[in-house]
Amino acid sequence: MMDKKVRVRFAPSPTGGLHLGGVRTVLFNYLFAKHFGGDFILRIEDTDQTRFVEGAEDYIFECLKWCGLTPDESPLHGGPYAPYRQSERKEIYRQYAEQLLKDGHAYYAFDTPEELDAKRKEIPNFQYNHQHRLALRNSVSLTETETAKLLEKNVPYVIRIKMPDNEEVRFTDMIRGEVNFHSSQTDDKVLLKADGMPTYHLAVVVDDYLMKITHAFRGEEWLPSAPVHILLWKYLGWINDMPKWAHLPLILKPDGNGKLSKRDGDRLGFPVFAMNWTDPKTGDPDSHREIKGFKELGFLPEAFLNLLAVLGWNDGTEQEIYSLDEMIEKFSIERVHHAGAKFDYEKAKWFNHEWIKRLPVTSYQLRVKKIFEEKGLVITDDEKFVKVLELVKDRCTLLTDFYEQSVFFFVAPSTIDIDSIKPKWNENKQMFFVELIRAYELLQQWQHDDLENTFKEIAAAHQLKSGELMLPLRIMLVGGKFGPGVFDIASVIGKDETVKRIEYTLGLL
RNA sequence: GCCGCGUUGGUCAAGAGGUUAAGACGCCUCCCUUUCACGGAGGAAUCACGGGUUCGAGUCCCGUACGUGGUACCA
Repeated sequence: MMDKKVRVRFAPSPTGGLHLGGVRTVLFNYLFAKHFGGDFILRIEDTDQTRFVEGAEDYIFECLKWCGLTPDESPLHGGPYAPYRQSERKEIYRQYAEQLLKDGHAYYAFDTPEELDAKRKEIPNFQYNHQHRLALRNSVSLTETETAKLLEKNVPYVIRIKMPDNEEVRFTDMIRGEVNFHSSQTDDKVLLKADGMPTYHLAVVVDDYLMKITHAFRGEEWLPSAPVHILLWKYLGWINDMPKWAHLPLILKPDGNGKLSKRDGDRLGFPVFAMNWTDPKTGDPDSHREIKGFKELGFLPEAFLNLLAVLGWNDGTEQEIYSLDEMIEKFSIERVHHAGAKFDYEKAKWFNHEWIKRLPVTSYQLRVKKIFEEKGLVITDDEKFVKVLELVKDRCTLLTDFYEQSVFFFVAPSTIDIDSIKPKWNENKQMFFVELIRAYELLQQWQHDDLENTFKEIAAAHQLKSGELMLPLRIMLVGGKFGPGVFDIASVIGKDETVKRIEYTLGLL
């Protein structure tokens, strides 16, 4: 059991759309926190002013809202540890950087980016570390007075961590167990940049401490820099408050090599973002195009979360379909897989199909209605609409599929697959349909069974098997060989429309 | 290159020394349905490789290969 209240955070930088991996990181954080009755904090890591993208932060909130993963604290929702935007906490970080400086765990470095680039070119495998530190321009290699002079002259500087040259850094990862790094393998990371902003390394430690984060879950790409963070926790004197770590496996491209990226979506024809995203940056002609999201493509948030959850996690049973509440109940970080998982869009669609089938149509009725409206079909009769949705839901994988699966309930088919009727058409069948129309017009009741019985009686009278007449009827009503039961369709569209459609096709034959 | 992490069918994966190595997606066959789906029944397909340890290894150890991440005043 936990002695402190569980507090986790998701800390995106507002640089673009929220992709699958990001949402899954949110999900796992959220599930863990809620499982233990804890809090989920959203912090915006906007310390890189060169990468700031207009609208990205709002977009992140929109995505979380759609998913139903509401933060307990965030720049939007407020909270006791505000501000939650790192750019607004700038002064806080400096104070801790100075503490590190004072304690000898950090130093000033005056090298310009250009100088460092040159070094990297000149020296193979160059690292700003104990090996090269003394040959560079910093407060370790320079005398105190030289350093003071540079500082006084306002020469731009960064503050770097002074990595020990021979120390074993080990920690326990909740997913991977014991992990070891040698301190000499990591360079002296910049903590505070020349513009006074902290880098991720400093900011994440300071904020996690100040915000009383108990568990830090993040993508596996952070594993190599974990030793820097751990050392920082130690140097700042907070080691006993350090959160427990877990590094989540990556989501990989379906077809091969590497981390899933937004370009893979276009290339392979599936979404990688939660919702549509358009990069507002101009200049790059490629970046202005809208990138499709799961939401707009017709995914249900329930399905989206579900498919993400089981990409790298399972509860050890055969269960695959989980509601958010079930996930919260059953989630455990220890059962998260160690290896990266290739994303499979076919399986993703299967999840959506399952959720469409098991959720009441009324829960997504409004969204489907909007999709119809976008295609120019306005729904006025909600009762009929729900009936239709119920009839066709089994054959819809995406919400957008509802349109073509059910337009014919609302407007007569624009084309009739007449070629599928013609070859087996004859006088007798013609007579049958003429009589069917007459009989249907006289019908008092317009229910499925009445329609079917009448149909069969007349077929028998004409010595025709009803089976060979059902396909023509279907084509007359929907235009082709698809859709739910013919009498279901007829009963929903009503007598006038049914008769009209039969007559229309008869005229074509 | 160096460092880290990983490796069970095409994909997601169960498995914690002894199993006929689950299940799901996808694929194939059949049944249901005189449409298309849904549903049902079957099928093909797997422990990366090499060494150990052990009576016995997918499971433990070592090595190799492969994959992946990091190696920025980006996160």
